[in-house]
Amino acid sequence: MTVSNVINDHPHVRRATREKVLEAMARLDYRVNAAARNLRKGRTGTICLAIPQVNSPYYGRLAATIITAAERHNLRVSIKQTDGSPEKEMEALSLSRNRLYDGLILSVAGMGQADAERLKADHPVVILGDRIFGGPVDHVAMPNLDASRAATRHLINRGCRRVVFLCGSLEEVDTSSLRLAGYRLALEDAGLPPDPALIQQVGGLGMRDGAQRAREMAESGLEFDGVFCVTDSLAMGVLRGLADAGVRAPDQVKVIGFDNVEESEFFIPSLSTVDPDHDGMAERAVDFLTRRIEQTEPSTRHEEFVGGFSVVTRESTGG
Amino acid sequence: MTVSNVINDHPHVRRATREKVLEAMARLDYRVNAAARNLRKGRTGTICLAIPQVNSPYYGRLAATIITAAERHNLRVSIKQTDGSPEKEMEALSLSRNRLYDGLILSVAGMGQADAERLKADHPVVILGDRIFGGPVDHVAMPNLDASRAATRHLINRGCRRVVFLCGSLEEVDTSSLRLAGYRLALEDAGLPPDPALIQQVGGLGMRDGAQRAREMAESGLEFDGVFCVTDSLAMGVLRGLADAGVRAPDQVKVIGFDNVEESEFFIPSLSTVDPDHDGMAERAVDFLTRRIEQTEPSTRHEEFVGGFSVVTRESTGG
DNA sequence: GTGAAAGCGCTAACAT
DNA sequence: ATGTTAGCGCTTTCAC
Repeated sequence: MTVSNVINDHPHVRRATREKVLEAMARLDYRVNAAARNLRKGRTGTICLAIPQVNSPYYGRLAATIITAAERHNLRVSIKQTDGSPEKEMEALSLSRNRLYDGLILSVAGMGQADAERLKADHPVVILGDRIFGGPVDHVAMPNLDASRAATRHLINRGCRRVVFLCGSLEEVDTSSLRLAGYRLALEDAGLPPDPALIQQVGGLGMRDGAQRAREMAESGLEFDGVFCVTDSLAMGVLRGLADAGVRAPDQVKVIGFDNVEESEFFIPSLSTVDPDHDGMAERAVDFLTRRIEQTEPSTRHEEFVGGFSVVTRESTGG
Repeated sequence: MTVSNVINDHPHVRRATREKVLEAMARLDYRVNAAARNLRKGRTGTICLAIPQVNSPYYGRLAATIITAAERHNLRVSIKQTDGSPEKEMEALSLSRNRLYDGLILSVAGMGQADAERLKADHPVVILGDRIFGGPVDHVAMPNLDASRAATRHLINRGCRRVVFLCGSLEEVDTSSLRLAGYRLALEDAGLPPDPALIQQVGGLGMRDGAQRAREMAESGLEFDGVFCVTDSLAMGVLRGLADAGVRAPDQVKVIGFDNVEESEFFIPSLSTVDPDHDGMAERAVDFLTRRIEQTEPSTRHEEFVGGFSVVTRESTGG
């Protein structure tokens, strides 16, 4: 029908005809059926973002940035919460392959390097995060090593000699283990001896975990004058836990986090932290994905992008 | 084809046939095409959640709860960020009417009571929030009046006599104005005189706004010994601003917020607040929506649900 | 500049 | 228990 031409703003429609059509559409309260259009076009105009949870300062920010970036490419975003479970991550993958989505941005937390092959498919996928490197897909990663090294150095430069590394579970390759490597390098750079007692693992990466562990460390008599936490949530929890235990930050113990979450600026004391280039990474991820969506020939070249970062100095490390 | 019966687990398929089909599917790496299924079924299995932003403690939590609740109904959730602009809210509405979504949960921040009629359509919509009452759709609202009254009373019971009400812009009907009414009632209940100087409006509802206004109030010489903030973000900002100005909370000024955001428990001092029944409200919203989606006859009866709440006492009002 | 025909991949309804 | 037919509403192609 000519109707279709009108709807899609095709040029070769006479003015009078166009207006007649528009009038009829208005009169009948006509709406294009998106499902039919999707079927015909083989595109849905929607991508899926799979993240462990929306409701965390870090992933919330990630989601917001990605939605905004996707909008610029005229893509909508459907969010799937995976809780960091490999099953749900695979589920997101399979929904996307079912052409429910034009592509998938998967922030891996559950799947490991071993699952890399399962990502292989002729369907656009971008991996976000620190668990699958060199996989058969494009990948956007944090500057883990360099940033952790810089954060630890920051504490050392401020006089810390016994720096705790507070992290989640350490697998072969993941956020915590990559950051641990940076921490170790910084100690080495400064000629400080590593001490296994200073490497503290907790079950989760939330404020509650940080608060509890900080209290335990203070009460156990562990000697430490600095804490590098792998997330800001953990770090804010630590500040809270230290306060509970009567330890003053930054006088007695200096604390630095990672993520530069909005809250960190307003916490008391305000939190020094690593500020990764969230926006740049999110944009790059959407960019990689749209490029894959648009490309017709499958290619075996896969992109890897590591974001930039800066260290933000605030009260928790002495201003 | 029998294939369809296999895929959809229809009962009348012989075991051998089913397995032959499954084998062939595996061999060909067959995937059902979701777009075609959507077209045929007239359902997409996806609902849209339109909120101002995902990246805020409050809306993030709302989004998380709704996604989880929707999952239980086998619905996926696509998120649209509206920035609180009426245009984008209308856009979400129209995408949903285009049958891109089975229904819409719209957290209104931009549209006002005047736009209520535009919601009228034969398509499932649930309104969340404090701006459109008695509209032609189901509605889930906060217990604004009662909860604000209780929060203000809490401060008064703890000895406050000059309680600031800190809010965003006051329109005819919105979160701030509804909560203001509760605040006024509590003052009246206690026989305290209202003072216009104690009603403080700020541009946004974030931590930055709260911090800045708190510093201004402290420096201006305004006399006050309590602050009721319409959001926790605002309240945490106030705590920060008071600290900057050298005012001790809760000794000199007590502060209470609204939302019981995760961070409030760990802030220093931890924040007393109103805990609305977020989960209950989110579930009810999804519930209303699925009921509309399933119903065949259009009905003119529209549901209204007001959530429950409790007051959480923490350090910022003296423990 | 307009319209007719075909088909995207699926499933509901109806044979067999 | 399996196969056949038809059609969801759109857009692409091609004829006029």
